[in-house]
Amino acid sequence: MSTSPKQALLREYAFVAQALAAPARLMLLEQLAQTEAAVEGLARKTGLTVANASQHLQQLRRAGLVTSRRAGKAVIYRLQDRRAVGLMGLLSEVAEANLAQVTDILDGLSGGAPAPEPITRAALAERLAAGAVILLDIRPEDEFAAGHIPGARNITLADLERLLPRLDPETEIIAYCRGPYCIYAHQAVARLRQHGFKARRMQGGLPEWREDGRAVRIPPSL
Amino acid sequence: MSTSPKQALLREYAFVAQALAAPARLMLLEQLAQTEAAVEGLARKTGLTVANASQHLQQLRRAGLVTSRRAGKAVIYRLQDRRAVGLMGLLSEVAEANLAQVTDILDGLSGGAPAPEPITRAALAERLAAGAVILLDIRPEDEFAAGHIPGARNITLADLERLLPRLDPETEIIAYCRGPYCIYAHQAVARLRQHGFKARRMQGGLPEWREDGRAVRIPPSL
DNA sequence: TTATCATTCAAGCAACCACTTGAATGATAA
DNA sequence: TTATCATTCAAGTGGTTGCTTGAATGATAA
Repeated sequence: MSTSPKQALLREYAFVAQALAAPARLMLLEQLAQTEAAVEGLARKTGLTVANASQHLQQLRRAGLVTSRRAGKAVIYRLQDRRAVGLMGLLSEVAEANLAQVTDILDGLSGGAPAPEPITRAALAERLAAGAVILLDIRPEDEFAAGHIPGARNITLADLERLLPRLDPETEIIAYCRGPYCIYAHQAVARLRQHGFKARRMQGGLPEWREDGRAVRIPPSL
Repeated sequence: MSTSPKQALLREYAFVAQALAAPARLMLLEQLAQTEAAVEGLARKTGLTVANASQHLQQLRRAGLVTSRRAGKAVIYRLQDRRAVGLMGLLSEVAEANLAQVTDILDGLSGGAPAPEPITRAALAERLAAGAVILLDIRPEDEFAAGHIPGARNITLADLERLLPRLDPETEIIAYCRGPYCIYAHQAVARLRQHGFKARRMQGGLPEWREDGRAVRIPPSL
């Protein structure tokens, strides 16, 4: 070979980073961190064309972050490496800690009022065991159905207003969604607090909870 | 703004990943993980032209991974975010676990014979406390002088042969270098084992040791 | 001031990337 | 077999990236 082993290694490592270096692929990874899925479904969720999604997914596969298998006519993709969740989380942490743009956007989501610190997953687990908390899963129904934190109630942002009258204003409400790239929980918390509820986000999302080794409820499909 | 907050966030996260997506920048980060340094020194170590290194460093700075300050005529760059070390490590782990090319290259470094599993840093710390191990730092002298594991002996690959007669063949030898992208320790272990010594690598390198919160010796400069 | 040195900037070029479009493949069902 | 459906491939386009070269900046020392 004409290049040194060191250069060859660095090229490979950079190749993995390259796979993470496009918004479209981060979105796909976020979806795949919820549950495995076929190309068409991923394309619909992410707003990409099918051909484009397919190409991005192949790039993720070449980087070793994702695998695929055939199921009839469909090809099902899923995360290949659990570390992908860690990588995605670190990316967002670095960005939030060091890029002013990011803190601006996140502040904007809270609608003026400062958002409270998110609760750690460990602390949430304790509170859940004590029954001292309302847990809301702010994701689309199908993702909730594919797995959620036991005891969570599924509600989309659009339907949140309708739920308000039935929530106890004295009990703390915790919201979570897909993970560090998902803004639903931020928005839900902002709205809940506008209405006087005690609401906070959970740190991370379902993939991080699962990665902790905590229980995930998968309801029987009918 | 014409784009949704979600898209804007993803663009920023992808921007951080983009910063990691070039071999040249990974090399610069590896160097900066050893110790802060000026542009010219970094350019020399990495083999980049000064202008090129400067541009890459600015890109790392825009991504929040690195900061700089002026010191006289020179501009000193250093890691801004400790999580950068974690990101670099995860990248290499994912690559090693999932890319056949990478395992091929690493196997090649061991020169035929299979390399033993590296020792964890925790285990090494115990062994060091017990004095039951020889620790070799396989980095250039200046990097050793900027900080190293207490008790380590500095030896470059080129000088390793000369050291062999003075090493005890019964005591286990542990080698480390810059971190997951550095191949010196791999090569040193391969040579030592060819000569019949009991040698293994330490997992990670000095930056990871430091990140663990373990003691780093910085000898007084003369 | 002027000269020197380290770094950064600006322009230019080849290589690469994301996305689109339309055709090709591969599996299933009629 | 043929028709259908999900996915992948192939080619083309505009925009971006990495590197080079040579000039410009900014700090120091004579």
